[in-house]
Amino acid sequence: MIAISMKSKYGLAAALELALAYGHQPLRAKQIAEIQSIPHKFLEAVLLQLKQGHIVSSFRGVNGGYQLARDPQSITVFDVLTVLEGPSNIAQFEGKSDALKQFWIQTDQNITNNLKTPLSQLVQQHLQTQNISMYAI
Amino acid sequence: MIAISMKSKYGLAAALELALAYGHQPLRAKQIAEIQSIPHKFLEAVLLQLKQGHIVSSFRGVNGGYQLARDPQSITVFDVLTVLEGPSNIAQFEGKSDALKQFWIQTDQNITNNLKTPLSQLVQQHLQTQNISMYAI
DNA sequence: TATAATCCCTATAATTTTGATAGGAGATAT
DNA sequence: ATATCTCCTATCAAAATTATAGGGATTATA
Repeated sequence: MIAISMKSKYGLAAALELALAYGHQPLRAKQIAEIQSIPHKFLEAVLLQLKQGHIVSSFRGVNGGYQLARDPQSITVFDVLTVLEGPSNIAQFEGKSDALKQFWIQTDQNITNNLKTPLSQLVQQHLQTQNISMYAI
Repeated sequence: MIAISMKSKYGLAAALELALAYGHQPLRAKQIAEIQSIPHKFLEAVLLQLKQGHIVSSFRGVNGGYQLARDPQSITVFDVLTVLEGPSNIAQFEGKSDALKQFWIQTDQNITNNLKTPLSQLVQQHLQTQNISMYAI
């Protein structure tokens, strides 16, 4: 009914992985792909888009890889999804009824607010449920 | 990013129209199509699906048309969208991170709750902003 | 009972989106 | 040099989206 694409799910999973590694060595696409079970080449395309959207930064060469472009507190799920999918079409409604238009606008707002969750919060929840991190210390 | 199909938008518009006409003569597909600017044949398909999902009932023949299958209070936007699009895929997430899974589940719940708005509420809001109804009296 | 109006159902189709693969150019640490 | 990465483009199959078309079944009414 309201669908989320694999691209978005992969993209957010990668972003979370990079948030966990924030402040450490860059992560290689292949690493992330293996950890999160994402097709490697597909993930590369997603990461490229995230780079162009200034969500991540990258380094080429032997010790290359990807890092979050800035602090996990300052990047939200909404930011990631917007870069990957463009703006929501929910509120774009051409019709006669103002009530309907209003309803779709409110729905859109509601969803948007929910997605304004910062990556840092996902990191916290991840660490709480895992209470172990690859990147501890 | 999170998209709503034309089918859903048309379907909800039609459902609202039928909710406004609840307790009166059936509405013909062509009437609804004209009022809401929906391609007639497309709308027929949508209404057929809504009928099979027991959201509307229909009458053939010269004075035929469509009616809401039951009270507008007992039909929600969620019901309409579920019939048209099937269940949400947001919470279906195969990945390593429980935190992510949890996030998508919560997002799904949040959206679902928002969509549990009954048609009667849309009718009220419509009448408030229009303060005129075709079906007054 | 003929007729017009309406729903019912299936087929078709153009376009776009989705989800993915492939190959090689460019950069870099060692 | 070489191995290892990212970067970028091309390609592609399958599915979904957004319709259109035509005719059968049903019904009110003249």
